[in-house]
Amino acid sequence: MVRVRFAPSPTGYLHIGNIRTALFNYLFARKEGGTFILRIEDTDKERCRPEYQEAALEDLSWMEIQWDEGPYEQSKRLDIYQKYISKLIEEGKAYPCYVTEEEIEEIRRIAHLERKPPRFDNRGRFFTKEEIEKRKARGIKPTVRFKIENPQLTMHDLIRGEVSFNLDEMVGDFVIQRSDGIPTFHLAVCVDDGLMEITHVIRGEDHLSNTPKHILLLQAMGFKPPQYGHLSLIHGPGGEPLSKRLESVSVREFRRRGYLPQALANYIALLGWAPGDNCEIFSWDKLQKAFDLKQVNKSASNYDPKKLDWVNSEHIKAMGEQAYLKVACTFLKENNFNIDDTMKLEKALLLFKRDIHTLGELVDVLTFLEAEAEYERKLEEEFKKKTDLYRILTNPSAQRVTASTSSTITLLNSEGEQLYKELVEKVGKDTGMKGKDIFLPWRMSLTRKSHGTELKRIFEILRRKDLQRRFTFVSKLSSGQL
RNA sequence: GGCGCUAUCGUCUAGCCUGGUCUAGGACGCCAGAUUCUCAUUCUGGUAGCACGGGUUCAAAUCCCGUUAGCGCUACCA
Repeated sequence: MVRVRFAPSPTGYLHIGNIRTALFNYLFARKEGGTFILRIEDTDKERCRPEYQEAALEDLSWMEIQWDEGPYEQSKRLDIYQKYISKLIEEGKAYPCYVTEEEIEEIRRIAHLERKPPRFDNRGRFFTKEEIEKRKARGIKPTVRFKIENPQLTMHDLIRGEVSFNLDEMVGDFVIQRSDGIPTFHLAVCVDDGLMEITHVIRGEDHLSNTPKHILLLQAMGFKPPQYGHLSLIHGPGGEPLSKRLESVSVREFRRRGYLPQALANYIALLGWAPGDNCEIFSWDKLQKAFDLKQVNKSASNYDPKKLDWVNSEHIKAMGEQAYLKVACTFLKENNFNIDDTMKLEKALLLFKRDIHTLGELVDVLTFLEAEAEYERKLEEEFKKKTDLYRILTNPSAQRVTASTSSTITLLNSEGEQLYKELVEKVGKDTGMKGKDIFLPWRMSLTRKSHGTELKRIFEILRRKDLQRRFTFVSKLSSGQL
């Protein structure tokens, strides 16, 4: 029975690196019919914050990564860890160490000067009773260190294959309980993985060097070590470590910018994994079926925002109309974009469905739907700032076009595409202009932008009276009548 | 510095285990063309890569060694 866990530390928001670890664990569990456990590693009181923990649960839920067990919080399991620490000491596998931080600092300093590895020399293991008493008297609070007795170790990593370590060259006896009595990450992880009967630990490569410590600890406590699989790390677009740009790659940020959870999952899965059949777009369902941990490669990969955009656009296109409408409306609402006329809004939303990469683009592209008063206010503002909009619309030929359009439209009864066609023809004849000489002023009048969707589409959404009001307003404004 | 991991188009990757079928396949991007009032979309075409150096072999992207580079760890952080 497969049991895996995702164990974030709530010291910040979940980012694409974290969520990929969560995703791979989750997909692996689903694939194997196993259990996916959520555990919060919050033993570091200084850096962990409850709001980050809350955010992590929220982000996971948004991603539809559902945990079957937990969340377990390590901060609430301190007494359990304590038992194991005591037992290790009793069995002589660990010992209270009265070496101070200053002394360790010194060891490091000297090692650095001698250009040697800054390895702890385990001196605390050999202190005499007198020495210990002396140090106790000085008020030194001990840490507890685990004795490394068997430094040679080879393990089989699920995605990296054989990896061997010689702990002698790496570290000395390491701390499993801090002087404040709180267990370290290493101890808590091993106790929990043991007790929770974790069978596969899938985590970031940054833990690879910790793994020998964990195996030794687990064995010392009488647990059978799980299988380990270390995922390569994700880097930023320029290959720099992700830690340098955490703000821009948090799950929340992607959500805020209008990415779909299934698209994010799809894209992230593609970082280090490929199905082998050249398929790139996966529904959530298909992803769960296709994913295979054995196909995950071991090299680090760079996060590419452009490809994410593409994947997201493909997911938007693939969505059913109703589902799309629902997420788009929710997204707009969350972003304080309110339009009373839902008929109009839905029509417009559907029209842009195939054009956009992210839901965030909707906010920008839908400005022409604003209520007339608001639209006019913003247009006037831009006029005062003498932007490109002002320059284009106050051009004499543009003035003629908007004036002609404004008066022509009152004579027509049609709506939508028909109105558009008639207007193109009549205004063309009236002003002697065609092509972009007409369309650019129109576009500017109707959307305040020089680029955008086909004007015909806008005519299909806006009613004649709205169009008329807009053209009349622009015509008056640009000719100084307002 | 020590130890560990990694190395195929700009980016994500397939191929590597089980050498030949790889003059290295796909995707994103980019460039060009088509469509179009513009942008986006869509379609077509193009661009570009086995890090370097040694082996092994009739034959190496594929196996071995070394070098280089990047990353990780080297905490009483996780």
